Amino acid sequence: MRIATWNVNSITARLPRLLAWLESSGTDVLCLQEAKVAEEQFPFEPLRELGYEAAVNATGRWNGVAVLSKAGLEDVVKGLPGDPGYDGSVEPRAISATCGPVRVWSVYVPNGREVDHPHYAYKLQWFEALQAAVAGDAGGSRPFAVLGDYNVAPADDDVFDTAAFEGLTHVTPAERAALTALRGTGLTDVVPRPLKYDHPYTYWDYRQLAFPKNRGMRIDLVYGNEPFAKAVKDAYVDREERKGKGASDHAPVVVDLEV
DNA sequence: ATGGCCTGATCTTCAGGA
Repeated sequence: MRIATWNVNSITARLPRLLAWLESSGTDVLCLQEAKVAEEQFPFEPLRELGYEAAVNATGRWNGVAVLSKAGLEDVVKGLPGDPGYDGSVEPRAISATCGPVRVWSVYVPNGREVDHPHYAYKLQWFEALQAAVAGDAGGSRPFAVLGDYNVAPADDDVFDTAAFEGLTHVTPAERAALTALRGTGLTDVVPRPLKYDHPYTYWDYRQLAFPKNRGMRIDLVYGNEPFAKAVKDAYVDREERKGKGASDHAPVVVDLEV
C-alpha cells in the first residue's frame, strides 16, 4: 500500500498536476492539505474517475484538508476534537478516516506567524488538542499515522540554515517540544529519504530560487504508531513534483507499507 | 533542469504562507 501526504497549496490551482501525480505514483491513500476551496467546490468527480473516494473538511479560501483513497474510506471524522479555534472560529485543519487496514489523520497545523503573535499560542494549543485526540489510536494495535504539514522542523538538520531561522517560528524549542510530546503517545517519525542531496526537505519557498539552491525545510511529517512503523518498507520525498511551472511549494512525502 | 513568489478574494492590492 502506498500512502502519501502533500500540501498542494490550492487543489483548484493544482488539479492537473494532482491528477497526473496520483496516476503516475500509484498512490492508494493521499492525505492532502491546503485545499483552499469550499467542500462544495471540491473536485470529487475527476478524483472519482481515477478511482478515489474523498473525505473533505474545507470551508473556503484558507486551510482545508482531505483524505483521498482507493483502499476504502470509513469512519470519517471531520475536525479535531478539542480544537481551540482561532479568533473565535474553528478552522478546517484536520480530518481522519480508516482506509482498509490503516487509520490516518490528515492535518494542517497552524503556521504560528510570529513567536509573539496570538497565532503562535494557537499553534501550541492546537498541538495539545492533536496529542489528546490521537493518543488512543497511537497506542493501539491497528496501523495508524498522523500525516500532514506540521509547520515545525523537528531538528536543526531539517532546515537549510539555522541562522536564517533565528527568532522565527517552525524551529522554536516549544514547537519542537510539542512534537516530542506527540511522539510520546507512541508515534515514530517516519523519516523519508531524499531523492537528491542529503536532506529530505519537503518545502521550498517560491522566492529567491529556494528550490534550485535547495534551501528547504522538512516540515511535512509522517508520525506512525508501532504497527505502522514496522510495516514501512520505504519512504521518500518526491522532489520531482516541486519542479517546473505550476508546482506547489511542498513536495509529496510517499510511504510504502506492507500491510 | 530546477530559475529571482503564489493563490484567491476584499480583485489592480492585500492577507497569508513559512
